[in-house]
Amino acid sequence: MKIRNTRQRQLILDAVKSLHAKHPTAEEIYSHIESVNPGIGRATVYRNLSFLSEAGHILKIETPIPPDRFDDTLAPHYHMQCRVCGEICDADIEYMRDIESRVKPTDGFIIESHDITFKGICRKCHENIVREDNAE
Amino acid sequence: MKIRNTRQRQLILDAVKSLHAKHPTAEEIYSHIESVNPGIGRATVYRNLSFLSEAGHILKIETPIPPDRFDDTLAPHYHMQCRVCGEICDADIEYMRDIESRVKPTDGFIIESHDITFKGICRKCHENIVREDNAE
DNA sequence: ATACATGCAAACACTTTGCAGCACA
DNA sequence: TGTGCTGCAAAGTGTTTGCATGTAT
Repeated sequence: MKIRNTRQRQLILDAVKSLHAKHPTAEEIYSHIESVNPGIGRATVYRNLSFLSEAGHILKIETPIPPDRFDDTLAPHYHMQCRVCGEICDADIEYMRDIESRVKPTDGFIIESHDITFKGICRKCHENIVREDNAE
Repeated sequence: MKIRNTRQRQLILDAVKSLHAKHPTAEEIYSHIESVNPGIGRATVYRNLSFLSEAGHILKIETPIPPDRFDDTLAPHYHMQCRVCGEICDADIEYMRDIESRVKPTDGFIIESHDITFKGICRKCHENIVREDNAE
């Protein structure tokens, strides 16, 4: 199993990096590439996103509201997700290295990692709701 | 909008309560009811699970690995999910009431709640992996 | 009586897979 | 020059929706 550096794989890694702030979905990555590079297949994007996250080159973020999103920031950190639009952004809070060891052993479950997701509403969606309420 | 107490709605709430320890998926709730009460529709189960969780009678747990699961424990608490079988169980750790206020304000995002998911491997799946490794 | 709820099937959103041809090492 | 990778389409999984009918109040 010799790994190859295909043009597509590189394009996908570049796209995740350049869409960094967006925490892009697979579809966003696909259409970002497709606009400049028509002909790439969606399956190739999905396959490579899995490959790259399993290889530790990018991070797959499994959020409460699908679809999954991808991040090129490898340092562990937490996210906030808007319950209206589903957009996510980084949460400005220190990473809790000790929290896993504070869980009391249960049924032989071995903890390997943890995620914290703050749920709420982003400024844009909040403004829209206020606007709609005033319109009534 | 007058809410009705249908037989199906009651069956679904009862099923969530009786499958409590399993943290059942919609499909598990459906087949639990269907085995005793053939004819119930899947859509009815999905619709009522949404309804009941929005009304605050049950809790919808959005886990990293789908499908969603449901819980009749209303007190906020955290979960552990096995990366192999996807089963979830409660994490024995105190609920952190102050954590949301420790996130520094970012872009006007309003935090309303938070979730912590511990990811790892359950005893059963861990034993299976050890067994497979020995078989090689 | 009436309008909310149901059951069915189809649609939907997201992701994975099978396969023939392609291209990187 | 072989085999890992691609693009396409189809299938798979989980959930929602449209609609005619049923039923709780």
